[in-house]
Amino acid sequence: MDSDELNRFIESWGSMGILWGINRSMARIHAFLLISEKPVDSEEISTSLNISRGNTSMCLKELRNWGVIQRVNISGDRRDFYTAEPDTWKMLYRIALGRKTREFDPALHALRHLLAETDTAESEKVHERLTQIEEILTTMDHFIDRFLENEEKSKTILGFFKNFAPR
Amino acid sequence: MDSDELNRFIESWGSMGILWGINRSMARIHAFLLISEKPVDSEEISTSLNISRGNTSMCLKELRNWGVIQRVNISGDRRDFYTAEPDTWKMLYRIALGRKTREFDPALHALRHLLAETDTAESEKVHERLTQIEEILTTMDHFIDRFLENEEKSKTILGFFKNFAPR
DNA sequence: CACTCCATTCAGAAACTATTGAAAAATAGG
DNA sequence: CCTATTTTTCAATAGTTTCTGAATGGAGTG
Repeated sequence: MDSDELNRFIESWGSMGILWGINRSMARIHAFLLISEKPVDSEEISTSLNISRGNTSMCLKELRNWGVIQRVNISGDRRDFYTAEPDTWKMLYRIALGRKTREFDPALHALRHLLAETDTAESEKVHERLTQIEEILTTMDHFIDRFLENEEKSKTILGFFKNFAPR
Repeated sequence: MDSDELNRFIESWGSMGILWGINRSMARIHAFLLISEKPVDSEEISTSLNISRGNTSMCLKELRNWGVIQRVNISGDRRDFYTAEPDTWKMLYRIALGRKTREFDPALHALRHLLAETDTAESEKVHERLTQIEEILTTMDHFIDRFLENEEKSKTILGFFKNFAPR
């Protein structure tokens, strides 16, 4: 494995973190764990990625909260070791669930409240526009819910997605 | 239309902006245009939302670049007026396209490079994990591409999404 | 219980992003 | 081509997030 490629992967995973709402250091650490064969300890992470011990510890804690990494014990060793969640699906829906709860849901709620209060007659155009957005967001909402329901369902959805892959 | 509800909508649309990678002011202005019956000028936006003229101007420019708002002329009036893109779908895929290009694509590229360089024998476990992620991201990539292709296709996909709505 | 080793916390520093407001540029009318 | 009005730019500032490293805590060991 070429170390340039490894670094490129770590860094671009770091940038993609924004998409999931995870900061750069967290995402880099996550990438590092993804490409580590064996569980690694915080010292190794810290020196390999040039992130201070303190920050490393905080990021690891956060990543554990997200459920995308696991802490493992190696008998005869006092240190804590970490490894990436082996179930990629589980990892992805934990990330998706977090974003949905924090950002998507409140906006959809506010939009519904607003629609409930809005008089159609008062402004036909605005009402229609908002209704359209509400419809789209609601549909996405159900879609994401299904995705999050459980592993089996998600696998179905992956198959589903695949209908759109180029023949 | 209740003004509390309007504000709640504006503010929560502002928070949801992070999801699209649009900053708070931009998203608030966008929300304001969404709920405005007639085109509004920058003065009105600025005073209604308490955003300086300068910042308002920059946000409007950005929003135009994103293609989610339009500038309109009102004859006999020197000022520029703005209105939200009336086609909600167009609006959504412009936003999605931006994020995909900026964050998703580079990460997928790096992952593929890495996989190409990785020897399966060297680390079975890592290789499998990365392959799994690559597969998922690729599928998502195609899915998003289809979504972005054109309006017709998107409408089909909306119907598709709906299969997952509760009966 | 004293020592060692590692993990965690947290206040301040650094880096980054968003916002302002004054100045400059553009536009239209006379 | 001058004036009035609106838009845009940009340097300075405010605000926010992330990161560091020293201090603190805690767990195992002799």
